[in-house]
Amino acid sequence: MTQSADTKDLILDAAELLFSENGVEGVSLRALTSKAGVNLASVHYHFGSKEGVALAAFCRRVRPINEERLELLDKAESEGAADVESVLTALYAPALRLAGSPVHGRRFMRMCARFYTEPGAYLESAFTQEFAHVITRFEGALHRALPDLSRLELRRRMHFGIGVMVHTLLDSNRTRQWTDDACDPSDIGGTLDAMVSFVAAGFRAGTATPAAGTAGGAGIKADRT
Amino acid sequence: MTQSADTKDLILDAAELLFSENGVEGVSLRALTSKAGVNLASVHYHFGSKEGVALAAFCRRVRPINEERLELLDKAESEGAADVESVLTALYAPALRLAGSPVHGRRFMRMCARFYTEPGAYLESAFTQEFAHVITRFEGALHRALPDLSRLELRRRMHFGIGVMVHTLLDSNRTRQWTDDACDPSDIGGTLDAMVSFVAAGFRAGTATPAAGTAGGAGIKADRT
DNA sequence: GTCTATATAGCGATAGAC
DNA sequence: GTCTATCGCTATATAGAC
Repeated sequence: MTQSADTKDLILDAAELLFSENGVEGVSLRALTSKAGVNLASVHYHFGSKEGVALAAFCRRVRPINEERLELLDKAESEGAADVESVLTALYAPALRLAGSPVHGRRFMRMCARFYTEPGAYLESAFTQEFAHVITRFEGALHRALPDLSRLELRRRMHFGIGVMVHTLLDSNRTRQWTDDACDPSDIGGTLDAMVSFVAAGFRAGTATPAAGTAGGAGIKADRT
Repeated sequence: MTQSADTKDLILDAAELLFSENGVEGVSLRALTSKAGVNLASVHYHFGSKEGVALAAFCRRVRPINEERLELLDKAESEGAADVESVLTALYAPALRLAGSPVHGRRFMRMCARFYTEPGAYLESAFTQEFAHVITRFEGALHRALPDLSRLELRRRMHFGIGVMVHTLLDSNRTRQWTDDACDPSDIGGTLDAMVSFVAAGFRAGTATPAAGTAGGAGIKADRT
């Protein structure tokens, strides 16, 4: 006993499962602790509140992803200015790899979708807070890669590029039905390549910035699991 | 009396409001009828069940949009093969216009986001059912505009293009915060132009299909203050 | 039928023994 | 760190007056 690390993870695992299915409001702490096999009071001891659990469950997966993103971007820019494809790969690859994980990936993405639509300002500020510096960092890199774009246009296109990513990550079954199973979400490498070349072309639309050859060559070594 | 049309709309208006804020499960029929100012039993008379209300509230807004989409696409193709920009405009413009409506637009999009993450197979099949023929029709048009793309690649890119749209439509406040209010959602024309040129370039990535100049003003007319 | 009062049940959160 | 016991609160349901 006294395995506090275990207890925390047990709670977070159960939270990820239950929140993804029922939302935060749809899960009582009693259901949560019973599922996790821990005592009711341990939630407040470790996380302070139910909101604290939701936040911790969110950050547990998002933080490593964002750290990896920044590492990849640093690496891409260390050898000089990075092209659009490299920047986008640094942004997309870590998240795509997690989403491809059959158990936690889907569950986590679904939980995020829940968080996104539930009321409660604390979740909103968590999203903002966790991504603010990542956005800033990537905006700088993209600006360097696409100096012709105005600030407004750059941000607009980042918005679109994020939309592509979010929709791909959240795509559980619906879009697969629409597309007749043509898009296989488990094909991470292929999906990543397609996303990067699609969005890179969108970023370059109407600019004089030359495309970096063909999409595949732009340092896209999709790390498949 | 016997204002059945009014009663139906009163219920649907209240449903849109309450469902968007609390989800379907979070709204009791009593709360719904009380908000609408109608009798409890009228829900079952007009819609059969609570699910029926959700479905009707969804279809009420989606059907006209999809009809307008098909009309616009028909018109674009009546004068010969439509280019990518025209097809995308037909797809995006009607939805964007609704989302720009300050009252019902935001409320409806939020309700959709709720529906999307709530359990319940009936909502899932409603999404699929309402969009299936639209997707098919637009896929055909895009295939004609981009004959070089394989079926798999076309669908993948449609998926991305839909992601851009969905993310833009749902973007209530979050992305505005990320982008420091640079992207003004109420600037429908500018948003539409930017979306169309971004996604059209993505569709053309790696193909020999020539870009349609700066079609339909969809070039980079970036900054309108 | 309608309305108010009360009972019940479940919730998140806390205190204090161990 | 864990656990039992309990707090105060809010919804819902029921009962009974009118």
